[in-house]
Amino acid sequence: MAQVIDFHTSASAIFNQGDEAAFIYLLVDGVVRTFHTSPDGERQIVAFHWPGDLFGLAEHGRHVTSAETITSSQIYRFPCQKLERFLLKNPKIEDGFLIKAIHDLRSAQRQLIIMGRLAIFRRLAVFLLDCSAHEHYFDKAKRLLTLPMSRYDIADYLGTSAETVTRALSKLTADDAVRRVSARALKLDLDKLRTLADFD
Amino acid sequence: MAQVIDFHTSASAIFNQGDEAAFIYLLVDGVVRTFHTSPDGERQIVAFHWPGDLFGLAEHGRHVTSAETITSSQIYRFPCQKLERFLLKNPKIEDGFLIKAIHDLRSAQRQLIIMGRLAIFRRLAVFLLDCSAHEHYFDKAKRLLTLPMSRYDIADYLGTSAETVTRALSKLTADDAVRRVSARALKLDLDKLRTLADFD
DNA sequence: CGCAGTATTGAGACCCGTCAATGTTGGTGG
DNA sequence: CCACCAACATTGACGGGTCTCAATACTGCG
Repeated sequence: MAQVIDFHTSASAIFNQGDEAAFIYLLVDGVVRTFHTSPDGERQIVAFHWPGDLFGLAEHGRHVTSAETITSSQIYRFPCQKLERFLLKNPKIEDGFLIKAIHDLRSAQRQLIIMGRLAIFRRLAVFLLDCSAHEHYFDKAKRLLTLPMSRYDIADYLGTSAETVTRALSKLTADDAVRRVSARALKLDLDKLRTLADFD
Repeated sequence: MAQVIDFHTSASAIFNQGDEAAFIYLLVDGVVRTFHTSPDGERQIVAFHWPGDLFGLAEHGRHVTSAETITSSQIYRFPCQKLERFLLKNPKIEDGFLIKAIHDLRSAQRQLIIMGRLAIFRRLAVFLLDCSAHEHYFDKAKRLLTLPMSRYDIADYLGTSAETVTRALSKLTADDAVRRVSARALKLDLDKLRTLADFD
């Protein structure tokens, strides 16, 4: 029922804003961004997806966002109609989708709280903590985070500019919450970050 | 199965952030705000709920937001456990909840796009258009919107301050997109607002 | 009538977006 | 293996939008 797709390059389009939604996607390996593009060309990244994440839930049968790989990725996709029939015969499974939808809803609402009220350096602290939850990109022993995405991606996710992300990172460094090993490799002090991020 | 609750005063608490989620709520009449409060006291309104809206979906059995009436309101509430048992026996109905969750998810993501990328006066234009979708508060013939919420509520929803909301409203007025009949009564030029708001 | 909550307006400071210049990095081909 | 190049990242300077504080209206209700 599922098809496997491999993307060996980054910035590959998975689906585009406005497309008819024919599939639901399960990310097996890699990192994906889903984003919205305004008529004036502004890009807002709505979510980053990590291994194990399901994405591509549509509205009225159409995608409201585009999705692209950030790293090389392996993805399963399931045809929507077949999935729907399958779900109707196995209503129990739909629970999973309800749970998933509710989980995504929480993520979006949480992001709203963050974007609405927090100074940029605190948004960045939250973001780094979120990234550190993904084993494959965070070495717990060394407390070393390897960012798969660029400053521009982070900026378009946090609702700011790449320059401001860099400056916010400088501030976190000054506060000893982060040490810059390289641009994409950061040593984190989780406790300090949590203190800075704290919003609930 | 459902209980009916009437709130005759505004700013009445329906449930609080951190509460165990015992009910799901259906707003029959009135307007409700759900919001998150940070340790530093900052308030982010996550959504306004209008007649017909379902709200109070919880995470891990607890409410992540508080809910309060904005106007006097009539609300139905359904005990969660009973609801759950009921849904399991009538899986078809759960579709409704999945649809609802997905709809809320879209609202939150849409709000994210707005908060991330739009200047305040454009956020306000989007907000006024959203309000004008609710018949009970918008007289289509007269194009007259009656806002049930304060500038502070709008500010905490759009991620800004009450003063800035007022100033953004002045700008919309200068652009002839809005005419201020009174503080809470606005005559809208929907076409001009849509031009200003346009983001997809 | 008076009060409390709400709304508006002004002034100053500061954060952050933009533009521009420079530094860094990883990949490619000679 | 190295030179080169194109992204990416960082830093600085500047201007504008918005937050905060403060003062002043406005409004509905007891």
